[in-house]
Amino acid sequence: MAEKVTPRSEDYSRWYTDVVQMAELADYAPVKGCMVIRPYGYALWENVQAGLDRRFKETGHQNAYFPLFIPESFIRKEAEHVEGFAPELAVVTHGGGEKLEEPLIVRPTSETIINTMMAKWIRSYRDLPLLLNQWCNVVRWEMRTRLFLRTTEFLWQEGHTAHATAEEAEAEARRMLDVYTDFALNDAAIPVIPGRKSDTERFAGAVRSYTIEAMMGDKRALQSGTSHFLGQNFARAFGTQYLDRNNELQYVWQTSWGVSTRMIGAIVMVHGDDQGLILPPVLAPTQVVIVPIWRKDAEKEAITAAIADLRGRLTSAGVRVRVDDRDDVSPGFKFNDWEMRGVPLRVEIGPRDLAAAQVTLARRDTGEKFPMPMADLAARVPGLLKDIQASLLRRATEFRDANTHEVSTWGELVEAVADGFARARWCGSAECEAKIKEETKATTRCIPFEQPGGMGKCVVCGAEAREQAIFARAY
RNA sequence: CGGGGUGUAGCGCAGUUGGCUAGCGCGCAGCGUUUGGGACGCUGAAGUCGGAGGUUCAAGUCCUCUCACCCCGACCA
Repeated sequence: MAEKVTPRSEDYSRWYTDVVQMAELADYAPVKGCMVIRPYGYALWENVQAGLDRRFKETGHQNAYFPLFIPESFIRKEAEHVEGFAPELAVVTHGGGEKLEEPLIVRPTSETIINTMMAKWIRSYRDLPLLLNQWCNVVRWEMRTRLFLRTTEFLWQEGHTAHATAEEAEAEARRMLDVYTDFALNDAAIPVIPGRKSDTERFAGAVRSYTIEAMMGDKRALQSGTSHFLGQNFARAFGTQYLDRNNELQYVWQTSWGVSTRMIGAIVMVHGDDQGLILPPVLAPTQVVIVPIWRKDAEKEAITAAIADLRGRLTSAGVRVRVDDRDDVSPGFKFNDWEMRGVPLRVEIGPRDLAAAQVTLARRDTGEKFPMPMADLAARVPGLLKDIQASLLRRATEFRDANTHEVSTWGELVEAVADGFARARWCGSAECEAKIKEETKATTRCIPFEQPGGMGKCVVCGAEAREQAIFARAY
């Protein structure tokens, strides 16, 4: 813990893995591509879960749990789905010492098994809409992995819903993307760009995919959440049908949507600096850390008493406080330690503070240090945390905007995606998209909902183009 | 799968033309002194040198094979 991270300017990806490990968010597991989420990282994930789960409940969803194992044949039922996932499946062939009659897939996502159950549960239009979510792990055998951003096994939530009409399902897919956008902005302080995925970037089995795209500290894009309108693709493959008001058999219309532990990677890369993590107060496991400073035993006693009082008052004010009472490390060590862990606000109390009936505060986001009367602390900390939350979002938004360029020529596009996001008119053809990817390594991140309107020319082929898309190099 | 790199104490590393009890820093344990930006002293514990085979009087060091992991690309939440 007593080391420094690689500076971002020197090697961004090394900085990232340094921070994740030194802040004790995660560690490499003995199995290739897998990670151990450590208590501090898991506490952060729990706060992400809480923020999302509350929103899911508010929008009428219920949690359930479906099995880890999926019969191999289920995956084959939806043509595009199997094609998309086959290369990255983990397959169980033996159980209890015997070869299995049918191999089991370790779920890469649960559309197939959930549809199997929905087909059983849904009989009537009165059973709709069915709004389910599950928190679970999934496995995708990726070639190259990175802590949180892409691991063989990862944690996520996957929402799965069934509706009577296409319009309703479409609205649900959009609504859940709005939920993700709201979470990203207000909880994670990440200014995401919500939009539609291009056809080539669409989820395997979906009619339309929506995404929130975020800009990381190295100006690359990270897909941070997706929501899919599945149409009737899975319903037809699995026979998920209901009787409508006219006693006619209909296939349901469906959605699925997910956010994963990748969100933690986004938080690290959007806010962190060369000192380590900077956590948005809403999600920070510890919002305020109190560091006592003393020389003599008499001072220690008085300071300990003052801290007990402050801790109680801050806790009552709804603040997540932690007192660092370790006596085997110096205050300076603790300052660096908690900065590495991204705690938004530090409270120092030493003999000088005590004499002046004040504490010394240090903001993690700005590095600013200032005194505050002890009596005011509990009343003012919640406001300070709000301010830090807002300033993180503002800073990230300014960074994103400063590195996003609206371009209209090929030359401008190439230049823009080399070091940021490009916003350009695109005719919608896969050929133009492929050309951009081949020649610049940038991919179509999304077609933002927010559009300038009117018509323009495709940045690649010059054909009439109604919409703009975001192009960028992505994780 | 292609390219690059690394395997020696928990972590980071050194180890000469092969040479006898394999070192250093950090961390860890004990004791003492310390504490306002990563404290210090003393003492101590900790290693089948990734694995297998070979060459040799002698292998961490040379040879062959092998395994694992990390980083960079193509694929992906």
